Amino acid sequence: MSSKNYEQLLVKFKEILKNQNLKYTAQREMILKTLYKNKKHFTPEELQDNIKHNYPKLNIGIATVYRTLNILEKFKIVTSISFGQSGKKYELAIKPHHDHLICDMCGSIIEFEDKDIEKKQDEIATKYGFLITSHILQLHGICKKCRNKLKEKKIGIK
Amino acid sequence: MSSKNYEQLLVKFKEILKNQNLKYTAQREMILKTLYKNKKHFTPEELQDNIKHNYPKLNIGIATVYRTLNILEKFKIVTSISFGQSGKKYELAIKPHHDHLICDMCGSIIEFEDKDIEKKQDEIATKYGFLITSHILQLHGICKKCRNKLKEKKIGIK
DNA sequence: TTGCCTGCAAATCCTTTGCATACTG
DNA sequence: CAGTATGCAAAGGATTTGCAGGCAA
Repeated sequence: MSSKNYEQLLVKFKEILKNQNLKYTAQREMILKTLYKNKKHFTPEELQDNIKHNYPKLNIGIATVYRTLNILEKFKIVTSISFGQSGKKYELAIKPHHDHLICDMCGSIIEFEDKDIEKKQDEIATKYGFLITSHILQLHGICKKCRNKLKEKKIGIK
Repeated sequence: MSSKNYEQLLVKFKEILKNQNLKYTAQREMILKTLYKNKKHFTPEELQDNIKHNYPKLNIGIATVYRTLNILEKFKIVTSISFGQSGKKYELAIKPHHDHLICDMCGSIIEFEDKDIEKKQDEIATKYGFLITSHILQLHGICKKCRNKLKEKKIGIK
């Protein structure tokens, strides 16, 4: 059940905070909860907007969002991807590792994972004596929806 | 012969400029030439420093470097990779497509290419009805040199 | 000569930091 | 209570933009 999963996640977060002499605050919980509930990629600004909208009583500054995301990323509770000029986007790291198809027309992100590619990557690293700690694989292009839109335009429906 | 290749590249660049009603200037040529001669990844600042050093008479501003790189990237003469906070690095796109091993300790970049991975990527795109226009594959970690340095430290040579 | 280019400096964008106050443990 | 965390505003770093003079076509 998903509320159970959230509880587990929260416990983990609290433990990390305790171990690091950091404090458990309402702002930090709302950031974690928002990432959990929405299961999507957020820019820091989007996160702040979302929290301001859903919890108007909780005053939350952008600096706090950045500070909290940095903690969450450091302890691998979230991961980030960055592309183009548009800064970083964050998501919860509770999903198994996966890569991204990114539509350059509408900005939508599709996730996928592929064991064969991962295996190949390890082979390449070994060849160069390189120790991989993480990887980024982004396939850029145009998603199905946008391709259809383009087709419609070309056919010229009146 | 490599000077011939550079000539070809230059002709291509001039053609693009002409077609776009852009002008051929000394600054633009030096940027292209520097990228060509050094065959490595440059940040805009490194490019500017390199040009200032090698052509001290040519006053070149950082804005011009950025503007020129944006043109070159738009017309696929250069490609960029971005990682971490540290901004973008640019290289000429005349090499066959390749991916990058990036050392997070020393920042060095190793290039590689792998046909099997590329094939897999196409399969994934097909599955999602996605049209790939480009991709980014970065393997992050620690390079051989840095791993050796770490080992020395641990052994504790006096 | 026209209009794009340039360097410079100012302006932006995104992210981090300093500070006084507020809150957690 | 001590020590963090917070919001705010200021500071930073990277990139872009506005402008007046300079240069390519």
